[in-house]
Amino acid sequence: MPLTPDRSLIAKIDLFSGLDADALDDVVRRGHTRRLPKDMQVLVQGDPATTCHAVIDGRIKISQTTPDGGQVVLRYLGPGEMYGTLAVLMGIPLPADAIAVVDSVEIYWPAAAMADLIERHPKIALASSRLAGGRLVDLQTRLREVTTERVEQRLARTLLRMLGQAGRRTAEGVEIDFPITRQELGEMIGATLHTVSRTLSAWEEHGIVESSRRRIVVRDPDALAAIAEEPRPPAAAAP
Amino acid sequence: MPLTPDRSLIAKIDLFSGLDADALDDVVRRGHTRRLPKDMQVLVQGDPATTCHAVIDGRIKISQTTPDGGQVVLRYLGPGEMYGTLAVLMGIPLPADAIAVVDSVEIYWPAAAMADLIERHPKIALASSRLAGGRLVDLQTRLREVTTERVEQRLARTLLRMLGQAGRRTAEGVEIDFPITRQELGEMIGATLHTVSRTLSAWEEHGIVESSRRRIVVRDPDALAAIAEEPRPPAAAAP
DNA sequence: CGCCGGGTTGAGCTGAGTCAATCGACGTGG
DNA sequence: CCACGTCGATTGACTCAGCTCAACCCGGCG
Repeated sequence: MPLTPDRSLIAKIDLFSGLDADALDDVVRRGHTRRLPKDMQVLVQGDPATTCHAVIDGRIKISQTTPDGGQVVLRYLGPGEMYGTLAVLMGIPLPADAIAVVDSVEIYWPAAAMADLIERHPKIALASSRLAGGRLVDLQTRLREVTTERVEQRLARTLLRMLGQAGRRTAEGVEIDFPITRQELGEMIGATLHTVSRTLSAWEEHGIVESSRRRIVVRDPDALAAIAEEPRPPAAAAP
Repeated sequence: MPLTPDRSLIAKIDLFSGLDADALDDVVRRGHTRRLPKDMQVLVQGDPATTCHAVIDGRIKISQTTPDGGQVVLRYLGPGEMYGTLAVLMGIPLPADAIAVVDSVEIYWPAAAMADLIERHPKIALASSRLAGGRLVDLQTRLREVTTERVEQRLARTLLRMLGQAGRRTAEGVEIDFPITRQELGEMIGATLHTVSRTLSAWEEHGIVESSRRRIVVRDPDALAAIAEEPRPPAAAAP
């Protein structure tokens, strides 16, 4: 993994989509690339937002810590996704922590550089609006899910989503290509690691998934989709 | 309530804060004011976003309908608050319904007019970023609450919040100045009307609130605050 | 080779949901 | 002005999803 990324990577970042080659060069020139060792905490919730980050390689976990020590995992980011950016553009303190879950590489821009870039390439401002809009819709969706759906459905939906953005085809099925614990899965859906473990075990019985330490392979995505859509009560069986 | 609002009202709208008198006149000139009868549905979830709205007087409910008919209430808006706006600026379909819960008055701007205004008064674009940022933080907070707190705490928090933005002092305490049902309260916090009813009844026993049909008076906000902060289990009493 | 982080699983417990019946306050039309 | 219908609220009885508590297992890693 070279530390000097070419334009092709940057062009895929949604915030910079639609920029021409010169503009992209400009963007790359103002950014700093660096390695993030596994477990490194990149951003701290509550700190002032001074840098915009984009993942080049690896995986970053965005999570919130509650006043009483609980954790809520908001999302996992892969190559091409940005973080810390909206807080910078909106002038608010960082709303969450960011931690590398595997060795990763990122590129980041100081707030001032980003401000310059936006001034020179106004398309970026537009893109950031769309970015914020998408995030808003995502959060509303999750809020709705968490208040109206059962744990099993939320877990199914979450796994499917993760397959979409971090799925790697293997002989066995589709594998989530970064390590994740039951605990973290629980924090994503608002459940305990126990319930997650039980649910995964049950699914494993039915051959829907296959899992081991920090590793999950989905064998039957369709079955998961069916579970996600399942209506209220699974209905009682005949006696 | 006159149908031609003066600048003083508009100046209080966060999206237009910081504009000078001329700019405000410009804003008012491009807007259309109208009455909204109680129960009128102003915006429909999923429709394209073509108008920006600001409440002048009254109260608007923003809610989402789930695929299977459930409702999630996102927020209640009072005078000076905007809705539909971010969807317009971000070019996304309306993410929620908007309904007048009492007879209300609003001012609205067609998307094109708003685009003009932003071009002539770039401060508006900045303010909209802050607006979106605030909304993002709110949603994250609610997501965290709904996954980590119990119904009683969420209800307490929600009532306190509503007091802040719609509380009216009375002899008995602070009253929520618009009608709201147990059902709607439930939809705000992700609970059933039954649980809400039981909780309110219990609080009424303790003299914390007083409630009747579609009406809620908080007698002891401090007690609510205490409940909202309460840690995990209230702990068993000594035998 | 012993420890520790992660996972599994059983046995309760309980917060909150479901089902169901009843009640009271409005509003409305005869 | 009163009778009725409707909408919201209350309350009891029961159920159950998911949590807590707890014991135990397993496989790396130092």
